[in-house]
Amino acid sequence: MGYPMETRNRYENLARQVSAIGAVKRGMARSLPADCPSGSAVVLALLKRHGDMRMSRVSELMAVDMSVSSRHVAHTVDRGWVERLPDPGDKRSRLLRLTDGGRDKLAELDRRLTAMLARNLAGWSDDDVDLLTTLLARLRDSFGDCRAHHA
Amino acid sequence: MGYPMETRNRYENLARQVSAIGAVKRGMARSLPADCPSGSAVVLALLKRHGDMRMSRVSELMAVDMSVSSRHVAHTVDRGWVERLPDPGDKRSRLLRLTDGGRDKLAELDRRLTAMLARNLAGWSDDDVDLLTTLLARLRDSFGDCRAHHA
DNA sequence: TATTGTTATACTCTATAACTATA
DNA sequence: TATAGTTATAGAGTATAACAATA
Repeated sequence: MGYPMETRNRYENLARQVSAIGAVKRGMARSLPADCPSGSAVVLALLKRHGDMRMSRVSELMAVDMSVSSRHVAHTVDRGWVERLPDPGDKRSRLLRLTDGGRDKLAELDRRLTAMLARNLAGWSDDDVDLLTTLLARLRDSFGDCRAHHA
Repeated sequence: MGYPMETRNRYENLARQVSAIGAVKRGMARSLPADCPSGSAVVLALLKRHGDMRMSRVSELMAVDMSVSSRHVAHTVDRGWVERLPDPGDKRSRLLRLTDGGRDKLAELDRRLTAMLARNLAGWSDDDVDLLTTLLARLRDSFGDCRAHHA
């Protein structure tokens, strides 16, 4: 290809680290209670952060197909953490809202997550944590919605 | 808990970005050819980078259970990308080695990956890519082998 | 006709447990 | 007995396609 070796190595290194971050994700997932898989945890966090929303927005924010978000949301509804309200503007859709039970569950997740990260990030400065967070957000942004490239 | 809100928010933000990086990983996986799932691609890259190794080392480097790495390696062996050589020091084990076909396949993966990242990282400076790579490596290191905490 | 959402199906990745062979 | 590796099984996450209801 027309790319210099230096560039190829740089990209390869980044790809390797992104790929390997799965181990960290699995570590975080282990801090979750047995009745709350990570997909459900993400749904709860999104509703707390962004407020009520429709299914299509959940799938957009999670960057997954709506068939996937639909399953995750169904799990949270089954456990009483989320309720489906009528969408005044569109009868095909419903508004998803965090329940009080959902807020309680989310508080529990937060406690567990904080304790786990405090253990593992002991050697990190606040600035470094923030820097990594910023760069990850930017990376995700640069990739946009990768699913779009396919459709 | 005893953690100030500022810390909890900092950790929560990091966790959200780490969790969301799955979308980037899936985007990278889409650049792979149909006969090479990402697990196989990682195996090939590890053997190229570190040279011949045993199964236990693959599982260690991938930070997964050996039952998992065993399946990934089996896939690459089935396709002729990796061969199993006798381990002179231990008859229970075998040495895994990249074949010429494996190197060819890896070169193809590299071309696809480089092209994909060049498209998506157009706005990034080399230094920022390197910085993110370094921080990700450090994060993974800080978590150590998360599976160890469980056993 | 097009869009919102759900469900059925299939594939990938992972972990646990049971098992074989060797140390 | 303990360790290296494989395989069976099960669970979570995801995508595609077919479908229902509404716009």
